Amino acid sequence: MGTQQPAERQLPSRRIADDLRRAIETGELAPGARLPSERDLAGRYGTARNTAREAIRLLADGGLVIAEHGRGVFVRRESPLIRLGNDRYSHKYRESGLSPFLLECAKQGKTGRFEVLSIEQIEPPAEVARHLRLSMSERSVLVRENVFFADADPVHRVTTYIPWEIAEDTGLVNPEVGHPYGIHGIFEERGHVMTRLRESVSARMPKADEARYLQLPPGVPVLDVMHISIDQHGEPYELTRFVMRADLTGLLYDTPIE
Amino acid sequence: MGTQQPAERQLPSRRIADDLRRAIETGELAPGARLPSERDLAGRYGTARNTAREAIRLLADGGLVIAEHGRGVFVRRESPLIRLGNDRYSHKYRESGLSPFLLECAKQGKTGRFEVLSIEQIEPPAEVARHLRLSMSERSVLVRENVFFADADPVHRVTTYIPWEIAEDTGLVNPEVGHPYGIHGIFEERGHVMTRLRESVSARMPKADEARYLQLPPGVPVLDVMHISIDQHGEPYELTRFVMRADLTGLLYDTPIE
DNA sequence: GAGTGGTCTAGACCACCTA
DNA sequence: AGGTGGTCTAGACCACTCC
Repeated sequence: MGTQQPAERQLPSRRIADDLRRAIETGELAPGARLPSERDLAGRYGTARNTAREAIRLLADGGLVIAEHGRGVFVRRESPLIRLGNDRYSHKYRESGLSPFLLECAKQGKTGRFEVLSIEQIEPPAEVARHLRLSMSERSVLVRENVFFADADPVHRVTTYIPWEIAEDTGLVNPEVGHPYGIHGIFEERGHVMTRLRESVSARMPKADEARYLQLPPGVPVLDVMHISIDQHGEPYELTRFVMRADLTGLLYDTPIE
Repeated sequence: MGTQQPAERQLPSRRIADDLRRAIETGELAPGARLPSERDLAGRYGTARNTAREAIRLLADGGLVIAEHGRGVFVRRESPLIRLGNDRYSHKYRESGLSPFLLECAKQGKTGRFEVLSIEQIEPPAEVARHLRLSMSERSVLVRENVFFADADPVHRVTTYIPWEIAEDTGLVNPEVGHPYGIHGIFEERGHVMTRLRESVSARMPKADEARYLQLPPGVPVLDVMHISIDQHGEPYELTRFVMRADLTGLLYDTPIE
């Protein structure tokens, strides 16, 4: 009839995926809705089940849907992100007595909590030593490994490196940091006031152990943030690596141009 | 013999994937090396080809390897990231005559370049209007859509929204912004000097069209950055959305604590 | 043309969830 | 028990690359 030339022969798996994607984008399949089962789709489109399965995989890879074993495949709900802002370290929140993460959670109506996985004294990786400007003779750091939760969800895996010279004889070696303002209160008592922060941000797919710790569904990347605290003398005194699940958390920077 | 109890019955696909992952991590399979073919793996492990294929998919999803049609599957090489720092807007680089992106590329020994995809006058999305504090009567913006390249690779898809009131009668409506310091030089002539920036950062898997523009291999997430420029009066005057491929680029913030 | 990855078929069994 | 996703088999044809 018209000038329209179908020409574009679609792969069956792409066709099914596109149809589903359209249904999701138009709202026909609302967030949380269940998709037709793989067997159902295969029947409707006259394909093998594996082909319908491949279609769903295409959507799951993009994070659009999430499969739950024995239950079905569901359109993913968007959770509002918890945004960690550079503001979280601001001295004006000092009196709140909350550590930066708990502060951000509270601001955003979530209940924050953290679990200490381990606390060790080790020789730091070369990269950490370089950023903390540790000389060969001072290569000893306290490492605290935490998982941060927002409500029930684990959202960050957090590794903090503190030069041993600063950490020794403080509460930092104990799991319970009973200090208002969290560990930063302790740093201040030791004479290090945070006056700058330097954070480098990357994104990538999680490693196997990160996926476990963070209970990450497939198709969700992580933000990988290396945070360095700089004191009033321009000296770095603490380095923290955040691995954050990107479907629940983000970052926010509000800074002057110098 | 010993106390070792295999007990853990491994799925064949996981076993193949784990073996390959180990070979990659130990360096036995160096970056750039070719993996055994799917048919080869299937033969060695006595599985169907689809099972070997599934194993490779597990690695590709994590971004560890990259399949090339007709050639083979290769261990991904790590490219050093180009880090966009907040520093890139610093006035001290003004004389260089380079726009922020070209500046960062130059700093890192890459050749930067950009292509203009489109320039239009439109009514902005509600979110953009809100962040630019546009009243109902001023809801008109100039939108410039660009792709940034570092050497040969497209690395950022960049969408800039400028209130029409600021953009009209400037070089901004032309594809060639022949102004030193790029578009920010033009903003300064119109009386807007960047004194703060606000950037919110998320990571996610790319949408289909983003994957096309950025020629993204599967398993590579994007950084999604919303940048807002704030002038000397505290007024936002420009909003740019960066969609950055996360395997080649990252961010860097160095800011004072207030 | 030979070898590679990309896709598909038509079955099968398992693990998990709901009832 | 019946339905769901998770995995696997043993084939097949196609599209792409290299020689």
